[in-house]
Order: sequence, then C-alpha cells, then structure tokens
Amino acid sequence: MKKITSQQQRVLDCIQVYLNKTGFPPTRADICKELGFKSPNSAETHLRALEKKGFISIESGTSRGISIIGNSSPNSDVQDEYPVIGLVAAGSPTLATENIENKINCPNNFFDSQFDYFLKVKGLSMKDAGIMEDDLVAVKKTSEIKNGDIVIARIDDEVTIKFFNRRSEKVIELEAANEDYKNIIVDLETENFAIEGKSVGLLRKN
Amino acid sequence: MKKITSQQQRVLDCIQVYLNKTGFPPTRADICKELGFKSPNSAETHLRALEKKGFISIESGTSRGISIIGNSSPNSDVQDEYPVIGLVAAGSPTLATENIENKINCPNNFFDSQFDYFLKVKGLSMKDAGIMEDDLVAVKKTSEIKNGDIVIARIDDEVTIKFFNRRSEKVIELEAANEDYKNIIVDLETENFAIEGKSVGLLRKN
DNA sequence: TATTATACTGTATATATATTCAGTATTTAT
DNA sequence: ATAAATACTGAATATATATACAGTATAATA
Repeated sequence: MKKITSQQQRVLDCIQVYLNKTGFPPTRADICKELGFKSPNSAETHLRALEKKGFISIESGTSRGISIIGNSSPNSDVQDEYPVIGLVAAGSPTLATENIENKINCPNNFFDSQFDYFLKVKGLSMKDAGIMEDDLVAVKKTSEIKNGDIVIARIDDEVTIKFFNRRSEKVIELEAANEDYKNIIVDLETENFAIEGKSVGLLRKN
Repeated sequence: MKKITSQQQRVLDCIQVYLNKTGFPPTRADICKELGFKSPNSAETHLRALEKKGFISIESGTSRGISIIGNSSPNSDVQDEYPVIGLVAAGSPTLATENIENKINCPNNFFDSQFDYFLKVKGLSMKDAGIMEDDLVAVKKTSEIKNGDIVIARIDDEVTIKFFNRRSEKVIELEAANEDYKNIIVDLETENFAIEGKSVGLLRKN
C-alpha cells in the first residue's frame, strides 16, 4: 500500500465516520462540509488520489459511489468461543468439560497464530516473563516447539507453563522465569512427559 | 417489528446484497433492475412500506440514502474496532490519527470494564506488574482513579504508565513496578499533570 | 361494503451529484 | 532546475436520482 498524506487520511477517516453514522458514503459536498473545504473539487482530487493509491474505489458516474477497500465486512470477521481452562484435574484430559471454567468470545485471528483455549495461570513461576497469577494464556495445541518458546507441558499428570529448552535428544529443560523457582530437567526415557501446546498470546483482566 | 411481505423481503434482501457487493446502497433504479420492476415507483413504494414498518430508514432528498436498521453489527456479539496507540507525539492529542498504529477488532465486553484504546507499552517500568515492552494495555479514559490503579498519566507532554497513589490533596506519587525505575512525585500546583485513563486489561501477542 | 394496503406501469421534473475546466500556490521528487 | 504531486478556490454542466402525479388491479382488513 502506498503512503498516505495527512489530508488524504482525514478524507479517508471522514468517509469511514460518515459510513458508520449514516450507513452510506458521503458526497463530495458532504466531505467539504465536514472538513471545511469550500470547493467540491477539493474533495474530488483527494478522492482521486486515494483511488490511485488503492485506498478506495470510485464507481464512475455514480452518486456516493465510494467504497473503502479492505472494508468488505469489518464487523463480520469470524468470532469464536474459546474455553478457559482452570485447574486441570490430574489425569483428566485438558479440554474435558469439567475443567472448563467459562468461555470467552474473541475473534479467531486475534493472536498472530490460531489457538485452542485459554489457560488460567496458577503460581508465579513465569513472573519475569510477564505472566502473572490468573493471567489467561492463549494456548495453541501443537508439538512444533522451538527453544525459547513458552510451553504448556505435562509431567506425570501435572500441568506446568515454562520456557522450553532442548538440552539433548533425550533431555529437555523446562526453565522458569522466576529465581524463586528452580528449573525442571526432564529425562524423556524415564519420565511421563508430554507437550500440551505453546503460548501464542496472553490476556489479563483487571 | 411488524410483519413483512415476501416482496418487501426481496427488496430488503436486494439492498443488503447490493451493500455487500458495492459498499453503498442502491438507487430506486438499481432495485428495479435487480428485481425486474419496470418503474422506479415500484421500488419507491416498497421502500416507503419498509420504512413505515421500521426495517429501513430513508434520508429524504438524499441519493442512495437508505440504511438498514439494526445493521450496525451484523454479528450477534457487538464487536468494535479499537485503535492501537503507539508512541504519542508530544503535545498531540492521544487519539489523533497520526498516533494510531493499527486497529484491533475485539468484543466490546472483552474486559470487565469498557475501554477506549490500546496503548502499546514502551520500556519496562511496570515489569514487576507483568507489563512488558510492546504489551497492549486496554485503556479506559476516565478520571475516576483509586489508589493502586494502574494509570496512564501525562506530565508535561510525556506519557507514562504507573501505579497511582495519592499522597495528599496536592501530591500524587506515580509508582513504578521495577526497582530500576524511581517513583515520580507530582506536585499538582506546580506541574502540568493529567490523567489520560486507567488500565482495565492487557493483551500480549507473541 | 368500504377502506386500506399491496403491487405494479409510465411519465415528468426539480434537484442532488459527479465531474470537467480554469486558476493559484506549495511541497516533493528527479 | 524541472516536473509532478499536493492542496486548494470557484464556476459551469451534464446527468443521476428522488419523488410526485396519474393510472390499473388484486388482496387484506374493518
């Protein structure tokens, strides 16, 4: 997208505001009135510039024939319901209904990556990574993990959230972000270990 | 809502389809063309009937001045667009378009309280409160502040986020959550101080 | 039974609207 | 240094558009 000037931005905003207010686009005269121009040609030239730069499209010969590009349905992006998982009972599958505290509606493109549920954090083991008690971590169920990712892991029915670090083919270190907690060394050969997923975002209500 | 006839429903649907396709409402002639009427008055009378029954509103004397009532958000949940404010230029109003980095769609009941915009956090002064660099703080514009609230304050054109603590009638202490930062004592009589709002939530994308 | 609403065609017209042309001035690229 | 883009005013005009008026006909209501 080409760069926009401040006046062109004002015109673009004006169109959007007018649309929100009335449900249909403004005329050249409407834009003039709103922005203080004294000639309809002032609006016209700005509109042509915006069209040339690809911000709007103009239907020739058509009254109010302005549409903002990339505006096909601003309110209709897909919104889904995501479960909030609280204390996970030992041994039960994470997404079992008895573990679901409540549900949160949020757009499915809200975080940079798709995700499956929110995990309500207990304890302060990731405090220095900015993850506090009762924060909601957006968890994507995946086993594609890189070193340094924040993972939700399960060791013998206990769920924990830590930094992931592979030390060797058979050894993983789960690193806390709080000096009061010690890191966990997992031996894949002897311990019952599974990756539930990784954090792709965080939500805090206060 | 009064009952609608099948022909009126066709006209209503036609308006919605035209809106989705073009971004602006149809003229009487457009409706005729779409539905096979041979007189613009056919569309006119249907429009007047739809207006009388409360399905649409018509702006008199205005081309394409049709808007479908109850169409502000086609999806059931009210979803709004919230601006993300990045570095706020000194002296400029926070919500000026030049400060808006991008926009985020999110349900308007997402946090426990209504809010007005997201502030992209710079620096680590609130690190121990779990607020990290580039986190998005949901800011509610208000001056109703209690001690201990996380506030967005402005001192001489500089915007900062801190804990709020009223020390006396004329003195406010802005407390950082990071021992590397020192607290700010504000003398309301001598300094140019304003509360922009308070934090009601936090969003992190990673 | 009378009335009102629905459902059209067809014509006419005042005006709302897009759009072109003629200028002036400043800023930004080349 | 020159051209192109930006940012306007002001006037003129062809046409796109809403809307009223004159009809016809059927279905629903009171």
